[in-house]
This record gives sequence, structure tokens and C-alpha cells, in this order.
Amino acid sequence: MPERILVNVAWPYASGPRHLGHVAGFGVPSDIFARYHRLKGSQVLMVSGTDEHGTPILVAADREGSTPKEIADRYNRIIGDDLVKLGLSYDLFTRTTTPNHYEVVQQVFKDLYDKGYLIKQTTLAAFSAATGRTLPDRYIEGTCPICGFPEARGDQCDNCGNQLDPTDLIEPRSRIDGQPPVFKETEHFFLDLPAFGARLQEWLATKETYWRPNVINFTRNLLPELKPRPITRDLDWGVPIPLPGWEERDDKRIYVWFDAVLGYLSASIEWAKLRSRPDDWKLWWQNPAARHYYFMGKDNIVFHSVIWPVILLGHGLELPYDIVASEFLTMEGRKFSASRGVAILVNDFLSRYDPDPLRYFLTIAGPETQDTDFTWTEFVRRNNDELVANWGNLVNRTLVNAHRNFGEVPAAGDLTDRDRSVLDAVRAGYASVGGLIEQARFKAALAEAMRLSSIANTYLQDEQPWALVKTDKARAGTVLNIALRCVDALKVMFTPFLPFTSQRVHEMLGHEGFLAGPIEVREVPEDGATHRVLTGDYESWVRGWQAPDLRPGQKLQEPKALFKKLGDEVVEQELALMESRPA
RNA sequence: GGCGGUGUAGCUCAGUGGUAGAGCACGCGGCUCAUAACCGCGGCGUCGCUGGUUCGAUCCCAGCCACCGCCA
Repeated sequence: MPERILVNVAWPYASGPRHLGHVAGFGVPSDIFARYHRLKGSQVLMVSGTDEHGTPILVAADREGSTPKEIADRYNRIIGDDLVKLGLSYDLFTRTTTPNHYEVVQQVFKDLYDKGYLIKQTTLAAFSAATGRTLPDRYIEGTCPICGFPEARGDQCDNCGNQLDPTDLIEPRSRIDGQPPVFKETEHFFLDLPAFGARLQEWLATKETYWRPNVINFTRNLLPELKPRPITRDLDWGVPIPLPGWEERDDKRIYVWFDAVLGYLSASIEWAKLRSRPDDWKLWWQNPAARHYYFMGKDNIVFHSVIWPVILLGHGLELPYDIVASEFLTMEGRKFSASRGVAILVNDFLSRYDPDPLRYFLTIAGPETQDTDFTWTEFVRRNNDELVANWGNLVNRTLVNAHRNFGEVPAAGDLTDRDRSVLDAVRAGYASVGGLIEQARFKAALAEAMRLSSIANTYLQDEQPWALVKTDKARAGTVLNIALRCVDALKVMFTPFLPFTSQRVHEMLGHEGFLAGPIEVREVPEDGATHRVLTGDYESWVRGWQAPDLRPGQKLQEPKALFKKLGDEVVEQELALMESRPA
């Protein structure tokens, strides 16, 4: 019975283009996981989309005099293009501004309300004088009442470190327009997190053994201090509150975090509708045998390990099986941090370099368990000395020799112990690489595949088929047959990590069909409008997490290099380019 | 300020209560089908800092520092 795997990928926020850190955190790891499971024959559903509500998008819209929808439309398109170019194989990548999403969010809100899990409370809050919208604490600044620092924030003074309330500040002002905020009473709904404390505790106890330490420890410490969490805001951009007396109001909306996490569910429902099997989402969401994996950066842990599980418990859906949170990727030693406005953007990177080398770097040197740094020097080195020199070279030398001397897969004669042992060693990778991927240890998994590639290189070196061709062509054929089968086997193992080049190896070996095919971009009509989604016909792709059948006599294609060797000038050029960009 | 994570060779990471390992990088020699690999040899680290426990700590404990994140 194939496993049912739900891959829920954090929703990128549509307020700007995404940089390498974003796709290193949620993108590449989730795609490796999903591609592996599809190869293995699991029933995979991988969903995500752009997160398009909330204050930052409103602020961006005000700043440039456009509407929040225009901002969201623009970045939904740009981010979607990035993800396609990177080869992220979502079953559905959609957005939070669709009618389907609104409907699902409102249904769940209403359900939680009806069950008594939402508490109404009145609080004193800051509002923008100009727009009447909620002004989050971090958007307020003023003079610190304790140390006199003139640029203290509404939540904390960065000078003396004391925690503050926005009402403490002397001469408070909005960081958006400089105007003093208005403080007034406002009524909101809060999600009753404490009501679920015991059930969370119980659930978490079953996760101690396999969650990453950053996730489990962080979550464990949150539980004793659970407080009701506001679920609505004073805004006019977001999902309306589906209750009588509230639904019509222009100044109250559901808080963006609540609608964003519900995207996993709404996207699954949308996917099922698009397949004309509207109930198929339940095969994952209402199935205790299905395993739900969530992929995100570490800033998102609390939402996935506490708040979202509470919503799931309250509404009655399956809880996460694993929460895979990455650390952070810095760029060039923080000299060019996102907070300073300069980062390496995905679309910019992919306009000059291929996606697989980037996927390779972000996996082998990415922030899996600790913060790591992207440098151009390291990227060039890893590309040249590891990707090109090891795996790229193995494919190239094997295919060049086989194609030149045989033009097809040569037949194997009697196998020596050495022949058998290299084949066995490489094929053992299906267990070792696969096992590591299942544990979300992608860095170790890729290193293991590289180690096996290296074993095959050593085999070729020892057997020297290029010399045997002149003295014993039959034996040369046997050696190349073994080498080609190693390449064919490794190609499958590399597919989750390096889909584009694995597909090329697949074709050069004379195979047909898609091991890793195109991702489809589609305009979906809904209620008279359309929105763009990413999807794909992955069920038609070649499957099998096992050694493929490579028949003697199969015609080989003229081999071409898989990866480009990068010159040292790349480093200088890219650094100069980064310097030239205004912060 | 509270909480969590991280801090081990140039880079990325393993690891163990008995004075540290891997891959890549670097130096030398051999070989050459390949965008050169492979083989052999070689250097490389006060395992963040300071104390404590211990016969002995990089690994246990305490405090501190740095970086990242969350919360307030």
C-alpha cells in the first residue's frame, strides 16, 4: 500500500521578490522530499502559494500609490516564475486571494467560533491617524521614557533594552507616515490556545524522538505560557469576518497569520476541484494513515507547531507528522543582508546560472541545522570541484567512452567480483540515500550520493576501459556496461536534488519519458476572474526508486556536459554587481 | 529582557568522558578516457571564553560572549 504524503510548504509573502535564503529554507528541501516520495511510489500532495494579506503589503501599496491587490498580483507572478525556474514541483501553488481560499478560511473561522474556541476581548490598540488601520507595535516609534533614546520602538527600546508598551512612548509616531498614532479601544476575537494545552502536550510527547531539536525544544517551551492569540485585526485588507454584524464591516478582517496557515487546506481543496475529484483532499486530511510534513524557515516554527495544530484540533483534521524547519542563509557574511535591502534574488541568480548548481549548493551547504553563509567563492568552488569534477565527470567520461566506442549500451560478459561489488555499492544507495531523505537529512543524503559517484569514478579509474578498448573490446564493453548502470542508478538518486540534469542523463542514456518533466503554469478561472497556479502531471512521470532496466543495445545520445565550469572572474563580477546595487 | 538554536581545520559538517575526524580546498609524486579523475604522501585546529565536577572534558554542570530567530 503506497504511503500518503502531504507536503505543506510555507507560503512566501508577496511583498517583494524572494532571495536565496527563502528558497533554501522552504523551497528546495520540500521539493527534494516530494520528488523522492513520488519516485518511491508514494501518493504525494504538495501545496503552497503566495501569502497576500497583512500590513506589509498595505504599506507597500500606500508607498507607491497602488492597491494591495496590484502588489500581490505582481509578486505572485514574480515568485511563481522563480519557483518554476528552480523546478519546485508543486501539485498546486496558488494564492490567498482566491474565492476558494476565502470560503475555506471563513468556514473554519465559523466552525471554531461555533465550538466556542474564539474569545471576544476589548483591548487598547494603536491606529494610524491617516488610515484608521491597526498600527502594529513595531511600526510605532518615539522617545524612550527610561533612557530618552529618541528612536525607541513600540515594543522595545533598542538603546536600553527595556520592553515597552506603545502607550509608554513619549511623542509616539507612526514609522509609516510620521504621524502620532491614535489609541483607542477595539474589539477582537482571540483563538483560545490555552484550551488545547493538554492535548498539545500529549501530541508533542510523541514527537520527541524525531523532530529536529530546534523545533521540539522551542515548542516545548512555548506550551506553559500559552495565551489567547488575536485572530482579527483593524484592517480593510484580508478575509472578512463571517459573523453577523461583522461581515459587512470595512474595518475588521481576519488576521493574516490565520488565513495564511489555512492555505494548506484551501490549496488542497482547490487542487482536488481542479482534478474534478472534489473530495480527494480528504484522502490526506481526513486520513490518519497519511503523514503530513511541513517545510519552513525557523521564523515560522511557532505557527506550525502550536497555533496551526490548535486550529487543526479545533476543526478536527490530522495533525503534522513532522515539522522541518531550516535555519537561515546569510549572503556574503551578512554584509549584504536582506534587512539592509540587498540580497541575492532568485530571479537574478537564475538569469545567469542554472538551477541545478543552485539546488546543489543550497542542499549541500544550506542552513539545514544551523545558519550558513552563501558566498560566490564557495558557490564556484562547489560547482567546479564537486559537481563538475565528481558527478559531472563520471557521467561525461562514462558516456563519452561508451558512445565513442560502442554507440549503444554494450553487452556485459562475465562479471568479476569488482564489477559486482561496485554495482552493489552504488545500488545500496537506494536504501542509504532514501533513508536519509526520509529523515529530512538532505545534506547527508546528497553527500552520500556524491560518495557513491566517487566510488564509480574510482572503478573506472582502476578498470581503464579506454585502454581495454584497444586490447580486449569485450571486456571494455563489460566495464562500460557496469559504469553505465552505475550512472543510470545514480541518476535516479540525484533526481530529487538535481532534476533538470538528471532528466538529461536519462535522455543521454537513451531512455524515454519524464523522470523530471516540465512544471505547468495555468490560468484558473474562478467566479469570473482568473488566477495563475503552478501544477504538474507528475503521475505520468517515470517512477521507481530502484535501479532502472538498462538494456544492452539501447542507443546512446551524443553526450554533452551536464554542468558548466565557472571561472574565477564570476566571483569578482558578482561581488561588484552586489556592491553597485543601492541598499 | 525571556525562550530556543548555533559556535569543532580555509569552507561545509561528523564525533567521543581519555588530549580530535570526513569531504572539498592546499603542497609534492605518479597516471591521463573525461569540464581531468584516480592512487600515494604531506601540513592544517589552544573543539567560542571562564570557572566547576572528574584521575582525566571538546564531549557533563554553571556563568559569560558572539550570531540567528521567536516572544514580550
